[in-house]
Amino acid sequence: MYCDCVIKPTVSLDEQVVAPIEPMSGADAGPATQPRATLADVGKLAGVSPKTVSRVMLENGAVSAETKERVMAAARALRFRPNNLARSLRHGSVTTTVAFVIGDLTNPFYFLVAAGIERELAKHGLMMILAATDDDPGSEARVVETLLKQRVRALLMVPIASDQSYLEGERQLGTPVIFIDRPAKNLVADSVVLQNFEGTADAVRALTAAGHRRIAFICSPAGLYTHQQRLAGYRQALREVGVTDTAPWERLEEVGGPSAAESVESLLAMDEPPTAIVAGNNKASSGVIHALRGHPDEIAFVGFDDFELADAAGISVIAYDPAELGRRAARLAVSRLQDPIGPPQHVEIPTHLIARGSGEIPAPSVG
Amino acid sequence: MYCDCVIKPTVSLDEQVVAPIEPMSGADAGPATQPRATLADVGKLAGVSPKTVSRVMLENGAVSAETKERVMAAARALRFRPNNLARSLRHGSVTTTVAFVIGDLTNPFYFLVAAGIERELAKHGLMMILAATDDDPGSEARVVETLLKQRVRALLMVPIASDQSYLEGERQLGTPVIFIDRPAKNLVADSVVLQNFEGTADAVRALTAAGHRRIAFICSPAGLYTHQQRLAGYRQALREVGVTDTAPWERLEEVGGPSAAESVESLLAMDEPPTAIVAGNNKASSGVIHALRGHPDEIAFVGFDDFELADAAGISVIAYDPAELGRRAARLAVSRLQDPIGPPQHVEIPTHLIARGSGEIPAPSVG
DNA sequence: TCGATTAATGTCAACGTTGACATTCTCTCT
DNA sequence: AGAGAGAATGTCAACGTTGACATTAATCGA
Repeated sequence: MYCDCVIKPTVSLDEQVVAPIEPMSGADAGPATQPRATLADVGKLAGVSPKTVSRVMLENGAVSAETKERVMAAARALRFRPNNLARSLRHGSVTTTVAFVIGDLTNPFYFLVAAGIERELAKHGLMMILAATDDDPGSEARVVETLLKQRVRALLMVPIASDQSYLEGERQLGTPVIFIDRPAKNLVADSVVLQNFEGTADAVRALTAAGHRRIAFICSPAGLYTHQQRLAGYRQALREVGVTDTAPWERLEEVGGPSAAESVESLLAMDEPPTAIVAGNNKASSGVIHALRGHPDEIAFVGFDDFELADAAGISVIAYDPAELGRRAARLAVSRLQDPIGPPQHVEIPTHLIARGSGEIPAPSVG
Repeated sequence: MYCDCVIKPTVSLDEQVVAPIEPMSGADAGPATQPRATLADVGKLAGVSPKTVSRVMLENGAVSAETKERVMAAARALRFRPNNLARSLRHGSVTTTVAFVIGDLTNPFYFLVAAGIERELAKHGLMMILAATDDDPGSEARVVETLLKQRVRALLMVPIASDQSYLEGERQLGTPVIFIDRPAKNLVADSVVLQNFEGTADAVRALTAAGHRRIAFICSPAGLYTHQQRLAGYRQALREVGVTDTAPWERLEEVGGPSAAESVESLLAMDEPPTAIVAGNNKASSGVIHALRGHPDEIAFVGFDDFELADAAGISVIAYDPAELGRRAARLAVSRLQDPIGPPQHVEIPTHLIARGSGEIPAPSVG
């Protein structure tokens, strides 16, 4: 996930200390930028009123062909470009931008979600503002506030703070707020999440069908909504085959606690070690795979979330399309813009098991 | 790069055909959204003029403690949120948004660049709008135009079209335009690129130092500025040891032509096959690695661009920090905002060789 | 031929904010 | 006590655009 490059301190650009730009101060924007041509400027040059120029630009009202030609020539000459800020303001501050708020921008998962959002929004003439909270729950509300001041048309976000009730007012004002990957806390709102429960349950069911009963679940770290759902799916599938006490096989790690690899060691050291392991997230998968290197073909394994080279390594996973998460969220936002009423929607993106071998290792037959 | 998931057609949200939203039409925005409180509304409630409320919000002008309290209470009661559109308009349409235009949003490389940009911009109170052209050169100018209508403060872009002269006017108007990864064509502008030439040259120098002389260069596809630079670096390093005719070892593939793997086969089938191979991009690396599987430890290999698991596979690469590309571009944009004058800057982000084994295979000693 | 329709254009105000400037009032200093 | 300084607040206009409405001229149907 991180680049291990060590960048040489060679720089071609002077390491100048750049003073922070005060939003909107205008005064410290350095040397004045050239003034841009306005409708009035174009109109003056073409010998018509600003309103007529506006008509030409919007291609609505009636304008004679000759006037139109003259106006367009003037606009070209002055390099006129309509000012969408003024447009938006005139129309009650209705913009064409939608915000997507993420915790960690360097997580490729969110990037794919963002890609899905961007494409879907583009279909409707909307643009995406990408904002990050750097995984700092405290900054979430601040970042969101800044975006709302920009009058973003809708808000898509992966919640990171422990409370989103501060968005209640905005929602009532009619701004679509869509939560991605995890539902909001203390707020009734739309959300688009994965089939976490079903995905994990299906994986475990495949394992139980292959005879496994001692199946472990490792999540590192665990705590997010997604992890809880996946854990619940794991428990449910085991309950279906009569295994009710899953506690001994659960390894829900906290930040700073034992690693996934260490958990595997402790599991294998049990009197009756598990015959299969399910990982609740990518990081756990990575740890398990490393730890299982010394035990090839002994323990079945399925991870949640596909990863590069999982194919080559023959690792079975519960997979899904991250971009679909974004697409659906964006689509939901758009439909809310057109029709704000109606109960909160809760969309689930399908997950499915990809069998590549590691999850198909049968349980050792009990002699 | 692509998820191979097959998404089940299960949907929880009705597949409604969503009519495209006409930018700013306002009329089709569906049911009217609640009107938002303005400075005037707050002022009325607090018994002061809008201007005084403005003073409280901006924390500039002098306001008595008692009035301030009253105003803040009123603002809270009305859920007032300053309108940045109006602010920007008032200040000559100076916004706090910067655009980053990419061709392919799903390319993780650009995502890391975007992450670098976002972080750097955030330091200066600027937000990032992410826009994609879907690798369609024809749409580049259109996308840029839309962004400029939004009055983005600066424009960062990975050029994809064959001509960027259409930005000349905007540059003269004072908008910083920074090109990333590749310089602009037909336009004098700032750019932030990798040390493509030096990076490849260093890699080849390491190989020649290890005795290699028959070194191949594969790029798939080849054509971009970056590829040309890398090819030039390769040639230069070989020239330094007296090898001037590199043509037989160069495999610059076109889209639809032979794959990198096929090129490797053809190279190995030569009378005097190469003893080392350098890949000019990620895709070529992938092909070479596959093709070399049958020839372990025979041919030295170095790829341009690090990739996941290259470490585990012992592949030597020319690496760099993609986020740094974004950071420097953003920093350059910010410095341009403060001081627009000065000649175009051309920043080069350092690359460096990471030795992991594949590139350190010595040349077979000529008996 | 005349009122009625339509085309082509213009005028005005308002979207929400804030800089420039004006006003009022209270101190402070001599 | 009067002049001057400063604090606290207000008025006005403008940023660029466009909807609502007004105006004028040209076209049409009976």
